[in-house]
This record gives sequence, structure tokens and C-alpha cells, in this order.
Amino acid sequence: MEKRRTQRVTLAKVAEKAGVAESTASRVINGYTHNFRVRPEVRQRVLDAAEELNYRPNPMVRSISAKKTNLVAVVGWASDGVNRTALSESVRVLRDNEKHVCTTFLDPDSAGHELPSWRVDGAIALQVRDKTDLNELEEQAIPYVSINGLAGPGGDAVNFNEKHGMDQAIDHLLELGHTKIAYAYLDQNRLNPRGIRHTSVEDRKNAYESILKHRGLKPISGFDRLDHSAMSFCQLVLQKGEATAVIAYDDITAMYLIQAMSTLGMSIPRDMSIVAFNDELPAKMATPPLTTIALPAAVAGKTAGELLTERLAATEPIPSRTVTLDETLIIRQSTTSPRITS
Amino acid sequence: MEKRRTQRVTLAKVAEKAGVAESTASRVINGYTHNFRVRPEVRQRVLDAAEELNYRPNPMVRSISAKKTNLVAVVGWASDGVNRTALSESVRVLRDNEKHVCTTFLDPDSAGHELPSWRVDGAIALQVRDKTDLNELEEQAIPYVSINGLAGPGGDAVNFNEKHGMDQAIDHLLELGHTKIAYAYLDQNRLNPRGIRHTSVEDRKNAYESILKHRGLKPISGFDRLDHSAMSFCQLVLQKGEATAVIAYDDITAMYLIQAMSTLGMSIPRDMSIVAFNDELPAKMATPPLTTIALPAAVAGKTAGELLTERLAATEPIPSRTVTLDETLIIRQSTTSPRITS
DNA sequence: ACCCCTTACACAATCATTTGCCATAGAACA
DNA sequence: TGTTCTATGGCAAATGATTGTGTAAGGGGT
Repeated sequence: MEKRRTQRVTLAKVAEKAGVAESTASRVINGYTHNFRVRPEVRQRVLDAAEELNYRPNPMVRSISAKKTNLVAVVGWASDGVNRTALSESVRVLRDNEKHVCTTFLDPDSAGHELPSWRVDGAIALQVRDKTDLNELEEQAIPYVSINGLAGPGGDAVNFNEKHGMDQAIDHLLELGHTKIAYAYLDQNRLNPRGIRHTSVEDRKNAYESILKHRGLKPISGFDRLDHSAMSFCQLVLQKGEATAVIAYDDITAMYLIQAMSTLGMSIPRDMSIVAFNDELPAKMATPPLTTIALPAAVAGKTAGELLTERLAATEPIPSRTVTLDETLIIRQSTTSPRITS
Repeated sequence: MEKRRTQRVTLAKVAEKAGVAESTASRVINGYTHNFRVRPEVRQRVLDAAEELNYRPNPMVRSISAKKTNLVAVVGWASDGVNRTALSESVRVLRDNEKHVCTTFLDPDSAGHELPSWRVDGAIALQVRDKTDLNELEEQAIPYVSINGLAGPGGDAVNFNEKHGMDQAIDHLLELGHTKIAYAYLDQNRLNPRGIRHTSVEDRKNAYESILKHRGLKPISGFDRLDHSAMSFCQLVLQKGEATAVIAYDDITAMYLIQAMSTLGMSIPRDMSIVAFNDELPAKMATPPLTTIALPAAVAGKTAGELLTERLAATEPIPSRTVTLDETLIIRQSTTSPRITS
């Protein structure tokens, strides 16, 4: 029951149990071959001893002389499902490549872009909007990959092609016969405790405006106001602007709109078509299931993980790279042709 | 541009810059007072130098002789919002207490209950159902706190009072006049890649059955079958069993049921009242907003963090403790009195 | 001039592991 | 019976920081 009785098993104990020298044990365990060979029998004895004692080399000590920690930091905030999925996938890739990859965990409220006091070999940066957030990484020459955000000369970026996604959303609605297409982003529903908006908020808004203009259509006025509640947005923007379709910033926004419309007695998609973004879990579960622009979050995470792995392994500097991934339209049941207003 | 040009600042450099001995610098920085004093002027010189060079002691090295790593592992899977919230809160508490707390990150697919090869001082265990999953922690005498799961002699448990929650759900429905109350859990919608069910699946099912029996009511048959789709559940259990209300395992389940009912032309809550569990984000956004049993996830996380902090600081063994937190009914708009069937 | 006290340096040990180098025991070969 | 491998042991250095101990420089008091 005494707590600290169980001494850590050290290399010395393994060596003793196997009846070999510490150095031999170390070399066997690490598969060290330079000027070194062992009889299979001895090798096995060492491995068995390690196994039996459940020996785990102390990575802290290892990293002292190795000058690397095999730690990867995560900076920024995984605010939504897309970011979480991407991060999760990156972690998987990193773990598969390096043996002991382990990311530090940052909760949403923390300052976000400060590195942990642990020394890290690399970093995954989530939705960095401001290049100064990367200063510390750049200064310390820590390789990083930025997901859904900016990158400086010392890192790579993996981003989504928001414009292409918006293009598809608008195309889809145009094909159905809509011409009065609104865009909705409701700031109040974003839960970020620090009052910071997701990176793509601006991107999608701008894409909406420029694409519509490019096709000779007029944006529904009010699309750039972020202070509406779902209800006031429906009344003051959608109904007043006579929109027949609305592109929602994300699935959550779409669901709030659906709630408000339902209260106003509107039925979807009969009275209003909705295209959402992200394809997070709620999109499939909503009533009706949402037509949505899906983001390849897992692919982004995988790519980021691979790029970072490359950087971690590289011996000489790699120039900054940018990968842009296309979004895809998933048609479900929240869009249809506009009702003929007789 | 050269990558590894930026040498780490070591204690030696700080000492050199301040013009003091390494040992003096160390003692100043750590506020070491045993048999040691410095003139304020020298102290300041050291601190300034450290500040200017942005010195960060290497925690790896520190942990060698300190025999502790300040690392906390997370084992198990944060499968849903409740677990994620709790975990997040635990991390915050741990970070506030210990200086360098940092949790290892486990992605959903990994084996789950294996410790990282990093030596950890403690662990947060998420939804452990099988005590053997705790073997490693117990054997190595690593303090841990189990959230929403079991704990052995060497750890604490923080759990939710599922029975009390179910009690409230049923009470609420009885008060509204319902007597035919079903319970729904749809296995197919649970996304766990390893085919493991959430800990509370059994708890809630059993609570449902026993509470209804205790009040002299009959469970709607089919409640213990997990292989229904939302649609077949509505048709074969709810409609056939003539239920007027259904308690859904969680918000997600509820939303799938709503989807299916909508397809069947049923309106909620007119034709069917729904009480969900968890009060995750979808509950508020659903149409109609869901009456739901809210779990105090943040409180659970905070409590777990505090219990673990205590254990980490303790010098002598602490007996296993169990904290059970009550769930609360949140009434929204998915429940109402049953329609009088004329 | 002697002693003491304060303040700080110097040195060494320690932590667990890696890795280079040399010594050596036993085996194999000529 | 030497000679030459081969497989190990043994030793030491190095990693960065902490901490105990001994000591010395300088100032102040008597």
C-alpha cells in the first residue's frame, strides 16, 4: 500500500537480471549495431528480462542527449468538429511515424499560442489568423504545420478551398432555380470564450459576396451583419429580403435557423432551402437532413501530420508549403426548387 | 535559415550573462533558501538575465532527479461531449495547480487503456468498465481518478447518478400524464470504432426498467433491443407499443428519432414526447428544443482534477473515494401532455 | 589584529541513458 | 601453441539541472 514503494525499473535492473552489462542491455534494447554484435541467446535474455520487469526507458533522460523530445505541441483552439477531426487525424499520423509522439493538450480558454514549457520538436497550429502568433515558433525554429490558418517561412499550411465550396453551394442553388440567396452567420451562437471568430468566418462571407457579384446577382443585404439572433435574421433578412434560399455559415447556424423558421411557421425546404457548411454530426441528424458543404477534415489532418513528419525528419530547411483541399457538396434534403410565388 | 542554429538557452548561459556561478543562478531561480542567501542586487541580475534570454529550465532534466514528471495521462476515450467537457475541465484544474501539467493525448482508435511510454505521475481514466483496464495503474501505484467509470483501491471515481436522472425524467413524464413510456437506445448510431458501448448505456437501461417496475408500470417491450434503426424503432416499438412518450439514451438518439418520426408524419411533442439525456449541444438546437437530463460534466471534470491534484500532492496513501453527482432535468419543448385519444 | 558573518564561488555527486573506445575472455583457426 | 576473431564487459564522457559541502573574499565589530 505504501505509495512510492514500487521503484521504477531502470536499465540497470534489467541488465542485472539478464546478467549482462548495462551498456550491452542498452545496445540490445535499442538495436544498436555500430561496432556491436550479440549472440541471439544473450539478446533474448535481455529482451526477456526487460519484458518481465516491464521496463520502459525513461524518455526524459533519453531526450537530454538526443536533443529532441519527440513531443509535438498543439497551439490554437480546436473549436469545432472540423478542427477536432483534423487534429485527431494528425495525431494518429504522427504517432504512427514517430514512436513516442505525444501532443500537449491545450484547453480552449488558455492563451492559445504560447508554447508549453516543455520543449517540443514541432507543432500543429490550429486556425492561426495572425502571423505574430507564430513568432515563438519561428524564432525557435520549431517546425510546424498550420491547419486552417496562416504559415510563415518556417512552416507549412493546410487549408480548405472555401471559395470552391461556396461556388458549389451557389451553383447547386442556382440550378434549383434560386436567385435570391442569402448568407447567414450568427455571431451570438459561437461559443468561443475569448471572443475570437473562427478563421473561415471572413473567408466564407467574402466568397459569398464575390461569387454572387461575379454571376451578376445581388447579395441579400444584411449578410455582413453578425449581430442577429436566428429569429431576427429570419424576419429582418430572409423574409424582408425575400430570399428563397440561405447558405448557413455552418451546420450549427443552420440548425438555429431551422428552429427559428419552425417557430415562424416556415417549412424546410418548402419555404426555404438551406445549404450548410462543415458536415459535422448535426448535419446528418437534423430534420430535414442538411444539404451541406463537407470539409475534408480527416484528409487535412492526415496531410498536416505527414508534412510535419517530413519536417521533423529533415536535416536541412524545407521551404514553406501550402496545401489547399477542395470541399464537396453533399446533397441531402434541406434544398429544393423555390416555390412558385403566385 | 539553418535549422538547429538556435541553441537552447541553458542555465550556464544565464549564469554567465549574470556573472554568477551556475549553482547560484539555479538557487536564485528556484528560490532556494536552505543555507543560501543573495544580495537583492545579484538576485535581480540573475532574474534579468533569465528574462532577457527567455530561459526555460528543461523539465526533462529536472524530472530525472525529482523522480516525477508532472505529466498526467488520459486513458480511455472521450467519446462524447460530456466526456470531452469533463476532461477539458480536469485539465484546466490540473494545470492551475501544478505548474507544468500536460496530458498525453489519446485518439479514439488507440488501444485505450495502455499507458504512454512516458512515465506519468497520475492519470485521468475515462469510462472504465472493466477493472482489468486499471491493472497497469494499480500495479505501478500511479494515482488516478476515474470519470464515469470504475475505480480500484488506488484511485477515485467521479460518477453521475443515472438512477436519479432517470427518476426525474420519468417523474416529469408521469406528471404530464404519460403512462406508456418507452426507452430508446440505438446501437447503430454510436460511432465508437472499437464496438465498445458507452458506460452509461447499461446504467440507464437498467434504471428505466427498475424505476418503472417500482411504480407499477410496464416498460415498453423492445427497450432492451439495441439493433433497431430509428425508423424501425418508431414503428415496431413506439407505435406498436402505443407509447406516448420516449426517453432517449442521449440527445443524438433523440434527434434520430425525431428525424424518423418526422418522416412518419408524427409531430413532436404533439404525437410523442421526448426526454433526452446529456444536454450536449444538439439538445438546444434541435427542433423542437429538447427536454433533457443534463449531466454536470464540468463539475465532474473539476472534481476529478481536484481529487487527482490531492493524490499527486499526498505523501501517504489515500483510500479510494467515490463522488456521485446528481443530474438535473431541463424542461424545453419536446415534452407535453399526451393527446387524448378519442 | 583577530574573529565572525555575510555572500557567493567551486567542486562534486546524482539522476538514467546513450555511445565511443579499449580491454579481455573464450573460441576458433592455422 | 600461438594467432585472430568475436562477443562482451568495463569505463568514461556527456546531457542539464539540483543540491550539499567546503571555502574564500570582503566588510564590520571589538
